[in-house]
Amino acid sequence: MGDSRKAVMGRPRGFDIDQALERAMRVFWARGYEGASLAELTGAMGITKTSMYAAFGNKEQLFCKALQRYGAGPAAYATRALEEPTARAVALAFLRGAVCTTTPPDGPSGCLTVQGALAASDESRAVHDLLVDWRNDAGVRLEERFRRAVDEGDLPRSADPRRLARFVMTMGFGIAVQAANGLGPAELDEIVDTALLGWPA
Amino acid sequence: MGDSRKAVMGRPRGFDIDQALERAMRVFWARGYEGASLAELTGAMGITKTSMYAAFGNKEQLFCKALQRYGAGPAAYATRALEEPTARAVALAFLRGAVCTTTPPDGPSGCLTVQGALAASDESRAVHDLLVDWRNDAGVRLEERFRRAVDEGDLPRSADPRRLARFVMTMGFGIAVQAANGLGPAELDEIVDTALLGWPA
DNA sequence: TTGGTTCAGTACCGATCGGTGCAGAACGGT
DNA sequence: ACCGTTCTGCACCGATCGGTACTGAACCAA
Repeated sequence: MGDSRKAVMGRPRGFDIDQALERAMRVFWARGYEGASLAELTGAMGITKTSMYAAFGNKEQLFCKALQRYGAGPAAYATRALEEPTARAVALAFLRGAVCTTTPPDGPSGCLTVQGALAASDESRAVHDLLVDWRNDAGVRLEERFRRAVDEGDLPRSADPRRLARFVMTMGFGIAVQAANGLGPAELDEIVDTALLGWPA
Repeated sequence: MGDSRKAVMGRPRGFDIDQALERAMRVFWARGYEGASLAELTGAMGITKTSMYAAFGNKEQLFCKALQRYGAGPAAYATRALEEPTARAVALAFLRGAVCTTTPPDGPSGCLTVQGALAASDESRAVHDLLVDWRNDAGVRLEERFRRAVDEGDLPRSADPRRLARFVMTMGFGIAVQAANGLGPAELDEIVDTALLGWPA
């Protein structure tokens, strides 16, 4: 009843919906939410506006789907990093992952969640808020991981997990801006090393 | 000949051009370049589109003027910080200034040069490039200051001025994103302290 | 073959985008 | 008083914005 085994009725879709979403994600990544026009999006997706609306609903929902795909794909490093054995290794993996994702050889520089809608006009406030939550969630997960590290004795009792998480997130955001500004992975990795010099023993 | 003593001929301007520019700057600050529409800009400036075009040329030149005002006003901390006696004091003043400017009690959160146009569509590439240069210039000035610090023995010979400058800039950009994300000055100051824990002796 | 259902393409919607043409108002110089 | 100059306000420009109505085309079940 209403599950996903909907019988394939009617005319079949004439394009690969996954590939279309991937391409839309890259356009949003490069242009931001407001900067990506329907014309450019559908052009890159290789479909017409009508097909896009039928498949995704509207521009906002398309962005939402693209954001989910971003989280599961290019930004998966943020989740993987949490599995590192020590807090320092988590921070290092997180930031190295950020560098890697924001400086891809074949894609747009920077981070979709930062380029997406840092500043936005009123009509796209929904997307703006969505991205604020997304970015905050990443920080909260880091904070919880660091809190566990304190419990496990991996971090000294004097360490403040929330503060450390915010610091790492700040570096991640900064890396995204620097990548958009033209810095390459080698230079950004140097910055990561510098940032972790003061990491609590 | 052709100097600034142009005789005040014709109908006098009916508004304060400085105040209008200030208000335009705040709109760009909050909305970004593309997100700020002519209607919202002129509405905040209290003038009509015609007056705006007569006084500033077009939207791009208005943004350019607003950016100059931003550099001389809210972002003047970046230049003032260079005058601090030690490299560490420079970095601290720079980042504290960034926190202060990106979390004003009466203005938009974040940094105009970051919100302005991280991602942009083709037509506003000129503004995008302008901001890239602006951000890079700030880094170069920090780098030169840190190089001087090495020469003066203020920083150890092993320190890499460019790397330190890039690290501080990265933190500054990250602070701007965190401010736009809702963090307040107290929390951001904590982050600054954390960032400087590893500063070379 | 027929009907129900879904997708694709064209042509179009009202609204808004950045930007202007034009007439008149407000000034200094003569 | 009159002129040249500059600023203002209104109406308007073509282009583009996100989004849709409508006509067929392409499929399945009966």
